[in-house]
Amino acid sequence: MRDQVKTPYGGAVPDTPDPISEAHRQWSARWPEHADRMAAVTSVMRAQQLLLSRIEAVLKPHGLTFAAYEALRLLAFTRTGTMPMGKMGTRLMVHPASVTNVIGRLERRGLVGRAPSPDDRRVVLATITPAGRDLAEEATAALNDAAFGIAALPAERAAEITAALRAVRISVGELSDDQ
Amino acid sequence: MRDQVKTPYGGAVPDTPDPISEAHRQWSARWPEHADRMAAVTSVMRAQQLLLSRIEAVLKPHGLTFAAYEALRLLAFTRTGTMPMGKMGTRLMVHPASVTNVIGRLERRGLVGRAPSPDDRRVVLATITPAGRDLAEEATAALNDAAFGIAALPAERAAEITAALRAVRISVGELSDDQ
DNA sequence: GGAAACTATTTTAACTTCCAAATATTGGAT
DNA sequence: ATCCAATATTTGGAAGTTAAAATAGTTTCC
Repeated sequence: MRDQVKTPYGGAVPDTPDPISEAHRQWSARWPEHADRMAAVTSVMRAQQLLLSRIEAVLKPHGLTFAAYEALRLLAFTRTGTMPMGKMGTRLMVHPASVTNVIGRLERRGLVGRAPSPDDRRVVLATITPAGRDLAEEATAALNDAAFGIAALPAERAAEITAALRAVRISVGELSDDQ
Repeated sequence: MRDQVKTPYGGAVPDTPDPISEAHRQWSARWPEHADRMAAVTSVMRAQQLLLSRIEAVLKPHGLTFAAYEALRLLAFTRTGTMPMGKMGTRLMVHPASVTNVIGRLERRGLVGRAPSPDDRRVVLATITPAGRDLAEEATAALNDAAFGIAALPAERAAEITAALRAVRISVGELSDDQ
């Protein structure tokens, strides 16, 4: 038996040839002026689902979810291995409660430590442990080896995606036009 | 005070100019051959988060989450307004358990009915009610009015995104090259 | 110095997702 | 006829998300 990847559900296969083209066609029939945006949004949703499921499949053997990996990597990338919880939320662009949550789980596994800041006692500092660093290293290598689930996608195509989606981030106001 | 949109959390604003460019730079320093794919994946994740939060904000006044809306719309688009649970899962590309869940909630609100299939008693058929149809109609109009949260994005840019992401779906094997 | 306003984090509660296991039912092979 | 494998759905549990409220600590400004 080949090493058949256990696809998490993102791997579900639709029953029509291309559900997105099909949806676009249906939408065009009634609201032609919105069909392209609808298709773009649907494409993003589907791509995210596919990519996330592949990435989680790579991380799973290391005992990490994507959210956990991101938190760990963020800490591993800082010089001191320490960062205030709040700042982690901003960097990762997630809700503060989610940070509390992930760090809690990482802490229980001894991958991260937690301590009040000496400067401002409202602040809690998360610190990566040596074990956490090792795991982050390991997981990052795995993701690189797997080329983030899109080994078959040429780098130029990847760059096109980043460029095309920058337009979304601009239109939504996350980015200004000139970055 | 300006009418400051109450952004759901997807609206969180990062503290660096462009986190994705920055991550790309960091990655390039160590694993140059993977930086473009990493950035593409991160872009998709972030775009999804932004779009989902905008769409959910539009749907919220109608009492629907995106998942619920999709299920309702799927039923509304069929001729008979009826579909087996399993097929809904395939079409929506979500886990069967998620279908059970969403339909359960829609059922409790009287937007959908549920009945065992006369042909195969393993099968459960979900059927949209008149109230469900009305709501689907209403919500769809709202999404169109809001241009799916990307009114500011020109239709051509939207089409580029769909095209660029098709490459992902092909590379992952969801689509063959010629569709 | 103290009240009021603001900031950082956590808790709680409601949802959503997925996986894995349990339950039914069907249909094919002996 | 019956057993077994496949199929359809549900249940239970872990993880993640958000909004809103609670807690604690800092700052600002009279």
